[in-house]
Amino acid sequence: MEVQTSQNTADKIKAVSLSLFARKGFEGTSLAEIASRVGIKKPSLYAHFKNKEDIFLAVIDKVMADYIAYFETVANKLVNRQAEEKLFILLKENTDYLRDEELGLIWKRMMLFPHETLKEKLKEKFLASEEKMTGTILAILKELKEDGIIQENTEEVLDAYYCLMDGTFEQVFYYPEIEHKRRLQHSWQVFWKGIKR
Amino acid sequence: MEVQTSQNTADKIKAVSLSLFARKGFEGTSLAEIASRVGIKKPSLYAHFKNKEDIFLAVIDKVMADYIAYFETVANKLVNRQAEEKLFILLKENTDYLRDEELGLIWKRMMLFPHETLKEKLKEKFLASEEKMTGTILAILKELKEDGIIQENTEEVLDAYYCLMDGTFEQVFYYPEIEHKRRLQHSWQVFWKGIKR
DNA sequence: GTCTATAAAAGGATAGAC
DNA sequence: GTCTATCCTTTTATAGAC
Repeated sequence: MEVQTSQNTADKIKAVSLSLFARKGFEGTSLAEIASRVGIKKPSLYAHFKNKEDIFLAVIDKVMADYIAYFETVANKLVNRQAEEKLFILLKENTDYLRDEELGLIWKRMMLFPHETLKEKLKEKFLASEEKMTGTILAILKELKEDGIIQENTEEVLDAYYCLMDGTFEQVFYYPEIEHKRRLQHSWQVFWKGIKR
Repeated sequence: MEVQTSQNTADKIKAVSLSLFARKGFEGTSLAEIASRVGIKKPSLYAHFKNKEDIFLAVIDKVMADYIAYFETVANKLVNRQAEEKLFILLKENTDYLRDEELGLIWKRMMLFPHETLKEKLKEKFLASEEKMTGTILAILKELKEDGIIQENTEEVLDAYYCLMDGTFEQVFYYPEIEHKRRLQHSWQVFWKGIKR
């Protein structure tokens, strides 16, 4: 296994494209600008990718894979923690990860305004990661219920938790980090009081 | 004051453009398609608007004005209601209004992915409507506190309420109406339990 | 105000030399 | 793999007749 000391051209194209697609969207990004930032000429892009859509898909694949890999590391952080902590860490780590501006932006764009021709492909990938998340949350809730810490209505708690997650996710983009942290803390406190026995 | 029996051309352009900008974004929408849907030729657009950006700004102005007008009618619905109800109605009406697909979509696009050159202008308009909202919410919270119904920490409650609002707003776009209604109900219940004394 | 005609630029994509 | 040169299409925008 070779150690990669510097990015090859294809990786550079993906990195540059991620940044541009995130900030300007698919239509708003031109191949000319991608090539220029990579430091090559436009036609050279076609030596690495079939066309513009192909570049976009490669970027998305990487984003998804990275996110799922990240989620695994978070899941590992949860072992040996109190159930209450687990629930909070899951929430916090998720927003921290997506706060990385470009990553969060392209993730958001994908989910909210999927490119028409890629809608199906995106939805499929997205659902897979959502299932994992729900499984992890449900396991924590079960633990909390068995210990008699929270109320019995799992569906209510799950719905409220996802709403909390979506709300904090959305707010990552509006507010500076310090303000967002306060909002997250407050929202979490109210949520926790709301689900306790 | 004349009664407008049918839309004039400028209004038709705005209506058609709203729909297209909402679904395809600024770059994804062409003047050719706007003109075609209005039923005129492309160059005729320039008799009504200076350029593409000008059309976009006119659309946004209308969206903002409509939203603020709607908010006024909601505020009127609140009088003579219990404070708890007021808080819930505000939440529910807001998502109901934004559920209108195109309206919600363009609203979302504006806030999350403002067109680079228009960022400042959009933020300004948006902040005005947000201030009104916060004023209304704070008045309700004051009422609830004076009656000893909710806890004293206003900032915590306000932050959690906005998170709830942002979460339900986001979910309007993911889930069908019936499922969204259930999620809203559950999230509200947990929130309410969380802020009560 | 609407049209035809046309400009001027930018976009994605290919051919072929090196 | 990268380049120059080029193609084709689409896009925004203007000129000028009616």
